[in-house]
Amino acid sequence: MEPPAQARRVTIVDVAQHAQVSTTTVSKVLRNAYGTSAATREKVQRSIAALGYRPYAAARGMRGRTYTVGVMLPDIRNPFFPDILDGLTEALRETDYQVLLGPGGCNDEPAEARVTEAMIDRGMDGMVLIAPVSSRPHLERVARTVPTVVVGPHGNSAAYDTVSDDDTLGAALVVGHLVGLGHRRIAHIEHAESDPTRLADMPNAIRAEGYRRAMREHGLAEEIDIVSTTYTQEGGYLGARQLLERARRPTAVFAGADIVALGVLEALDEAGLSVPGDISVAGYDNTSLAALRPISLTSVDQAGRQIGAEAARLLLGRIADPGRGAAHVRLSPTLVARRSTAAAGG
Amino acid sequence: MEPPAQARRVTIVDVAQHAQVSTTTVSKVLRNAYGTSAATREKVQRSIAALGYRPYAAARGMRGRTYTVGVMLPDIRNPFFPDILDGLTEALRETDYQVLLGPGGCNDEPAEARVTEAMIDRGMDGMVLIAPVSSRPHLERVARTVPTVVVGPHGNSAAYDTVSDDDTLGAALVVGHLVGLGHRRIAHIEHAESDPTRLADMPNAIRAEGYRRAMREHGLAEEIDIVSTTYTQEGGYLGARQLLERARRPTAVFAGADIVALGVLEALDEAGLSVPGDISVAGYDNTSLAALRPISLTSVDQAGRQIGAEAARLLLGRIADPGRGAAHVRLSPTLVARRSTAAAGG
DNA sequence: CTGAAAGCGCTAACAA
DNA sequence: TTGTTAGCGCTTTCAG
Repeated sequence: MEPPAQARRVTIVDVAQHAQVSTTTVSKVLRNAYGTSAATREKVQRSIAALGYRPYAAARGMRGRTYTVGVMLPDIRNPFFPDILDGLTEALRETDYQVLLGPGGCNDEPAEARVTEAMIDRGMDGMVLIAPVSSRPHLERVARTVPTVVVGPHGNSAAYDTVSDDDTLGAALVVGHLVGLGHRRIAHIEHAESDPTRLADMPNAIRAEGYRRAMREHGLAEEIDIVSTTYTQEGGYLGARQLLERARRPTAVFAGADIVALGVLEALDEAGLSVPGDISVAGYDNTSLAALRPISLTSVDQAGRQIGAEAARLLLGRIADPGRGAAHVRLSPTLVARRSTAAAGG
Repeated sequence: MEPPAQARRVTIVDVAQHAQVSTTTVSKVLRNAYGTSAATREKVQRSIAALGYRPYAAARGMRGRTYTVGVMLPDIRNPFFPDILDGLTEALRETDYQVLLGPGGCNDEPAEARVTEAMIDRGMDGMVLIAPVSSRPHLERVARTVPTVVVGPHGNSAAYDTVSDDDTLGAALVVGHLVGLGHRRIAHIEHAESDPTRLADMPNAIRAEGYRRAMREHGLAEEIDIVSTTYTQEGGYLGARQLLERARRPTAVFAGADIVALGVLEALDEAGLSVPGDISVAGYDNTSLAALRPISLTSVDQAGRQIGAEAARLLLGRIADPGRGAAHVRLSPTLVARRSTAAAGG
């Protein structure tokens, strides 16, 4: 009457015995490898089902693949990431690959490095790095070790594929929208990047540059007004406070991210200003937040699912042929106008 | 001038050679195992650093541990989970364990099973299942295979530890708060559970029962009014629409989750009703959403970080001693009153 | 088309 | 305290 202890795991050997074949054959069936007859294949599959066998990924990883792809996501709170993940997991659902997520810190480079290292140590067959803040050399080192796709505009590296959204266009969409509503004093809140080596690569810098360019193209070079804080709710709050102290207040604020826009809304509310009556506010990312009734934020939609699906496609290709040239896919965002923006001076 | 190909991974053998010791010794140093002199230990550590050696988790997993704990989270969009994760990762930061997340579907039992299986296959040393919807037998099967902690009120199983919040108390806090504000017609929106086998275990059922009990205790048994939808924004929206059609409209709505409350707010807004002027609304979970100015939702705080930290503590204990008795920790929630609730009839 | 055997990197008896 | 050795479960040459 002992408790049945930790039941020993069913192994490939058990399956081989049960099916009266060699372990090699079982292995081949598992991997749909070339060189097994239909009859054998079926026999083995029956044994697998009968015994409830499941391949042990760690053991597979010692020789071949782990059938696992690691996804590093820097900030689990950012509501833009789930969409990417959905696209990713859906695209991988029909494959043998399993997605595991690594929680990177928020804008925390050491934390990111820990996660990528941990994933390499755990034999990931491929990795997707979502909006990493790590330096380019680090990314390339990772990519040289394991097939890698970076989501976000991280330059035309030959070591990894990238999927990104055209943030220059996105910024132009916002500015165009606001100009169309009659706004001229349109301010922008950006995320300040301290590390100059990667400055030009980051979405925030690109959005800010897109804002500048669009303002110039609309003949509003004089009105360019950028506040540098951070892509957080607090950053938005503090940025808005700065803007409200201006002698000439902006009539519209383009926040570099939805979460920033929320902070802006908070500051405006506190100052007794109404949106969009007194000031129009636009965000970026079209997160689920933006769609909420009481917020109803005009934003830029990055088509996260599509980004994720594209990343999955690229990664599978790269796993199949690690040596192939790098692909850099750029998707176009769309503007989603909501109630937080309205005609100027209204 | 060949490209340096995939540089071979540095192994324990390389370290042993470099340090002029056996692989056993290196292995011992890695695991801080008993039986190495300080001098040897230091020598080995220098070699490890010099060669940039990192243990290969898959290989470790074949014999001992992978130093990986798997966290299954059912719905990455639920803003309550990041807090739990924070508590969890922080508690594990100083250990050798790495956290990897498995994306379960939303209320999708097969998806959950896939993730737990995948984690077992990948040799996780322990697992934390956050608010699983899987059946009790499945959970016990998992727990029998690998040390497991379940976050959520999933009964007093002897096979796994649980950390949960006292939802009965939480519901009572909300009802008490509303009654204190003079409300009597207090309705509740719950998540309908179809599977009867786990009905009593789920938080939604407990919250609903807590609501019922609290109403009775306040002498409001007659006013008990429960709408069954789902714990989603849409569920809240639809639930509120039903409530608005009542002959005697409730003056307060207790939504079983913040996300549900958002749907309620949307429906009320659409109906031209003001909050809290016409109707008070309370949620549950005190997610970051609730704190947002334009929402400012009264809610119940579950102390997610604390839950996560507790789960980590229990899991480490269970990994160290898988046979030890199951612990069931219950934490007390607190009420966070915000602007979405106010005196009745005001 | 199938199987025997070597070995991936590491840990855990057991000896020395 | 240290080293030798035998695997963990699987994939992969290489013969049959």
